[in-house]
Amino acid sequence: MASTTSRLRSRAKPASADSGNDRLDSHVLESLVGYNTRRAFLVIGAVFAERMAAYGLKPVDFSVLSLLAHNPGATSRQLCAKLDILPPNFVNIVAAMDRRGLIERKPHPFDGRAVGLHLTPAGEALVKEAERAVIELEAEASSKLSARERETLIRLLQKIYL
Amino acid sequence: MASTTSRLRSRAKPASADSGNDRLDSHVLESLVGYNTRRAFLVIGAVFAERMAAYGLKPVDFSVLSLLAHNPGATSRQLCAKLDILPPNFVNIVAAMDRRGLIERKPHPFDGRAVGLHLTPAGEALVKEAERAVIELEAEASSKLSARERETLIRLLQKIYL
DNA sequence: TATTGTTATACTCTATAACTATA
DNA sequence: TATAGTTATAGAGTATAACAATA
Repeated sequence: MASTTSRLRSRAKPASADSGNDRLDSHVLESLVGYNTRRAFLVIGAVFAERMAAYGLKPVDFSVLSLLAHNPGATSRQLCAKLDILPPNFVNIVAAMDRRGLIERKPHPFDGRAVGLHLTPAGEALVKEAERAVIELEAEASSKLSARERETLIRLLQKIYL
Repeated sequence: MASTTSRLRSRAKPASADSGNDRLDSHVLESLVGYNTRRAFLVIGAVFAERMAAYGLKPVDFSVLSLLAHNPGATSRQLCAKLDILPPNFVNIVAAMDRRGLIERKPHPFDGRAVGLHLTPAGEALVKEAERAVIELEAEASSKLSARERETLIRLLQKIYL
């Protein structure tokens, strides 16, 4: 999701034979939860990428850090299950945050195969800032919704995936 | 999104030192529109992939076909703008559906650079079936929502991206 | 000079198979 | 025999630069 942001809403001059850029009838698509959910996610994802680049965090990085902040010692297996990430794809994510000094791996208390993941002090500090930034960015991205509408939206989305 | 489906809800026997697979505290993530939107999309996307494989249609293919059904002669440029697809990435999508005999390219009435995209009779037939299938699959994927809740959900999502 | 469609390309994301060490 | 973590790798998805034909 590199520069998705720059592609949104390009209101240029009505050049040539483009008989109405977005004057296409899309009533079927717009009646679908899947289509609308994806479109909304793309917008929020673009705002996220734009704002969180300052912290060097992609959505998955933020999710892992936030989860570790509230579940110290969680294992890769647990985080993968929670976030629907395949273990092989999780290895580099953890390794990168380890190299950045945000997390560290400690032996699991009673399972020699597993590794407990913990935030370092630097990780703790970053996740505090990051959570504030995300909450702020979310408020802006959903600024057309009232507080009550936003709660309703989240509740309805959770009825689909929970 | 190949076999995302198979990874959902794997209720196996509680094996070893996994002290609670999904017993992780994720209250911060679950309070975010971005996180919930993505999770809901993943579920619906998995159902879509599972059901629409029979028609050989991915979400983007269906979107293009549905758009062409209601906007015959639309150009690649218009479809790219509507669906937020980059033109280079659209070339193969159109070419594949052309090879399948679902669409055909006709010269644009008054712009020699552009190409009008049209459904073939086979494309028309497929999109009719596909739209029925998607509407059915959507109803099941959002079966925990009442008709009114589903409308509300779509309305709120559109307030974010429209 | 700008736009449509295109090629080539690269980077990210997601997926499977198979290995190791532990259980 | 099964699980946690890992390696290697392949396939989508998504991005940019640059070109030809047309406006």
